[in-house]
Amino acid sequence: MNTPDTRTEAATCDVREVLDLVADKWSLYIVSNLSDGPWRFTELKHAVDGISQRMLTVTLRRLQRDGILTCTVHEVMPPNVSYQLTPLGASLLHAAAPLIAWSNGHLTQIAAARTEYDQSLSQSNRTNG
Amino acid sequence: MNTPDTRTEAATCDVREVLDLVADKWSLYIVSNLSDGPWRFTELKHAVDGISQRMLTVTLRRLQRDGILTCTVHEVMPPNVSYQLTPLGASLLHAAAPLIAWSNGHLTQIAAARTEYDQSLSQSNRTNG
DNA sequence: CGGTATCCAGCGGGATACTG
DNA sequence: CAGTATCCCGCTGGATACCG
Repeated sequence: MNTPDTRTEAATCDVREVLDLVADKWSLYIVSNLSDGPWRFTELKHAVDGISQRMLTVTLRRLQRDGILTCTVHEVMPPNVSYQLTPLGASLLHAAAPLIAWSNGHLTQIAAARTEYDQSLSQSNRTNG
Repeated sequence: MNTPDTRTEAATCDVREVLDLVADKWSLYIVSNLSDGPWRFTELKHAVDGISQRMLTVTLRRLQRDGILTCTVHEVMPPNVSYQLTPLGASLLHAAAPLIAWSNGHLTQIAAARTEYDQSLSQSNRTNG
C-alpha cells in the first residue's frame, strides 16, 4: 500500500457511478445548502433557486437512497419533513468543496476563454469564407 | 474581505455553469487521463473506455473552448493531433482530485446504502400491501 | 488518423394538476 | 406542507456512414 504522491488518482468507470451523484443538475446545490443543518422541504425549495417541486423530490430521494442524507418525517398537521446530511454526505460535501471553490474562482477566466474561442472561430469563418 | 473558515463555500447558480464542465459523461475521464501529458486522439479513444468517436470529439471541443485543454495539429500525413491540459485545466484536475478520491473510497459504502434503501422499500411494500 | 454529418432512442427535467 | 401522477419537450449521447 503505497502512499499516493501528487499524481491525481485516475477516474475509472466505477468512479463515474459515484460522480453521477453530483453530476446532475441539482444534487450539489441541495447538499451544499444542507451543510448548515436540517432543512425542511419548502425551505429547500426556496433556497435552491429555480428547482421544481418534482425535481426537489426526485433529487432528495436519490440522495437519500445513496446514504447522503436522511429524511425525518414528523406526522403532525401540517406535515413536517426535515432533511439533513449523514456523515457520508458531510464527507462528500467536504470532498467537493475544492471543486466548488475552484468553480467560484474561475468563472470569469472560463467565460473569457469561451469568448476568445468563439471569436477565433468566427474570424476563421470570415477568412475561409 | 474575510478569510473563509471551515464552512463550505456555497454552490450558487453561477457555479453550476462551471460544474457543468465536469458534470457530463466524459469530461472528467478525459481531463484525468491528460494529467500525464499530451495524448493523441486515438490514444484517448482507447484510454477512455467505451467513448464513441463523436463524444470524444464533442467533449474535447467543449473543453478546448473552456480553456481546459489545447489542441495541437501537426499537418502531416497521416494527421497528428495532440491534446494537453492548460494550466487552467491542470488546476481543475487538482481541484477535482479530492472528489475523485472520495468517489474511489466510498464506492462500496454507497452501494451498500442503495441496497439497504431498496430492501427497506420492498419490505414496506409487503407490509402495506 | 482524426475528424463531420445524420439519424434516433432514452431520459432528464419543466409545467401542471391532483392528494393525504 | 409535502408530496404523486401525467404529459411532453429538448438535449445527451450511441450507431453508422462519409470526408480530407
